[in-house]
Parts: sequence; C-alpha cells; structure tokens
Amino acid sequence: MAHDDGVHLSRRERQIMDHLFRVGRATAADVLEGMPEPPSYSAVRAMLRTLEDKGHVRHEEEGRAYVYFPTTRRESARRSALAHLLRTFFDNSAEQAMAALLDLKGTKVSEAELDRMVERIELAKKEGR
Amino acid sequence: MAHDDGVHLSRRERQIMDHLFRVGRATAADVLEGMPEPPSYSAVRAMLRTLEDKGHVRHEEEGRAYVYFPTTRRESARRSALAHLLRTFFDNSAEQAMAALLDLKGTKVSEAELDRMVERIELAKKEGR
DNA sequence: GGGCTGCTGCTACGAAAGTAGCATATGCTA
DNA sequence: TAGCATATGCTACTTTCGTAGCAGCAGCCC
Repeated sequence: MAHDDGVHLSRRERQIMDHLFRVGRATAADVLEGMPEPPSYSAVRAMLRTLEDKGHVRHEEEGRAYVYFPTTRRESARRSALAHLLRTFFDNSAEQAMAALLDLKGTKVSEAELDRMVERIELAKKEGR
Repeated sequence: MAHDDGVHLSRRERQIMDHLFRVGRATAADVLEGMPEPPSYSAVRAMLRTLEDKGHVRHEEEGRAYVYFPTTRRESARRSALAHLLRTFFDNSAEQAMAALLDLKGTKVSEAELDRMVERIELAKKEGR
C-alpha cells in the first residue's frame, strides 16, 4: 500500500518547496523573499534544515552561504503534481484540464504557442494509434 | 481577525479537501477511506469540524450522518490550483503544461478527445485575435 | 585592530495539528 | 426489548510546526 516515508510536507514546507521548484536553487534569504506571508529568517532556515533531514532538498556551499535545491528532479515533481491535480480536480480528464488551461486568465498564450500545441496533439494522435 | 486564511491548510486538512473536491461530498467515513495513511475516524471528524470552522467546508445532515462538501466552487478551486501549478512548475507556460499533460502516463486520452482539444485550441486562436 | 555585517548552528517554547477514547443518542434487528 | 452498529459531541493528550533569539565564525571597511 502506501510507502510514504516522508511525503509529509507541512504548509510552510510546501511553500518552500514550491519556491525552490520555481527558481531551481536559492539561499535561505531568497526563499524567504519568495514566500507568501514571510516568516522569520530563522524559521526559514530551520525548515530548510528539516527539509534536508527529510531528504527533500540538499545544499551546497556557495561562498559563505548555503544554496538549497530540491533533490527531486523538476520533471518528476511536475509529473506527480500534475497527476494529482488531474485526479483531484479534473476526474483524470486531460481534455477538461486542457480546457481550463486555455481559459485561465493571466496566462498569455501566443498564437505560435497555440500552433505548437496543435502540433503536439497531432503528434500524440499519430503515436497513439 | 484574519479569517480568510484559506491558504493555511495543514497537511491533513489538504488531504481532506482534496478528497472532497474529488468526490464532491462525503461523510467522515468516506473521507477516511479516501485518505492516504488513514488516521483515526475521530481524527478525521475533528479535522472536518475544524475545516468547517475555518469555512472551507459545510455539512448537511443526511439521515443520521453528516455529509460534508467544500464551500468553494469546484471551478474556482480548480482555477487557482491550476494557476499555482503553472506558476510553480511550468514557468507559467501553458504550452509546457500541455506537453506534460499529453505524455502523462496513466492518462488515457482518446483520439476523440485529442480532436476536441484541437478544436478548443482553434477556437481560442480565433477568439484571441 | 575593532566593529559591523551576514551567515550558520544551536536551544527553547507557545501554538497548532493530529489523535485517542469516552459518553450519548438513535435506528435496526433478532 | 435487549443488543449491536453507527453517529455525534466532547475532552484530553502527544507530536510537530513555526518561531524567536542567541552564540560563534568569516569577511569587510575605516
């Protein structure tokens, strides 16, 4: 069944991971800046350490500062986040998700992009059969 | 006075909300069943109550049991979840998200669906200009 | 050198989260 | 009607989150 060892991300931990996935790598200060309702600097560092203990991030020393980054490849994190979203809100329907994607305000989709999307779909169609 | 702490969902609370969004409405027992690493029945009920206090769910009596459901419309929850995902993992690129969507294993996308997707995109293109 | 400045590593602690367990009410059934 | 099953409403307890604050160390600048 569940093999969950440490998928237990708390609210703050999730926020930190989100930021890390967004930017790739960041120092505690960077993370702090990128967080909603920023907590204290100490708090961020503490959580970063916790995340490292749990194995979700690692760090490298860069000059005097620690630079943190996710241990999970962005690709797989994406994948599972997307899968989860699909399952939770779209009944696993890629089409529905697509539709939502298209009329999401704030997302500017250029015509060229739309074209490439169509291409991708056509490709998927060919591969699918 | 902060009450709109909608983002303040704890780990368990998020899991519960996820399940609720997935199924629409459910009793405490249902929720329990749909949770990863299920806690005790008591725990679930307690959290459901908390969620109700915070305004994230409401309940109706159905027979002897309480049936809970999200107060937020699925639509808007979707929307913001999608926006968040896009921002966190796809640099706000709908195209990238689309691509990921297409080659997500486990999602069977029928040819008909693919066709409809193309239609939607073409429509978006027309509307866009 | 002396004093900032910025970073780390700690410890400590209140506040939530998470959980268990009881008492109680109600419908069902043998 | 007694007994079981299933609900809810509590209360109380343990864990972990989230946070502040201090000490120590390394560069920098006057």
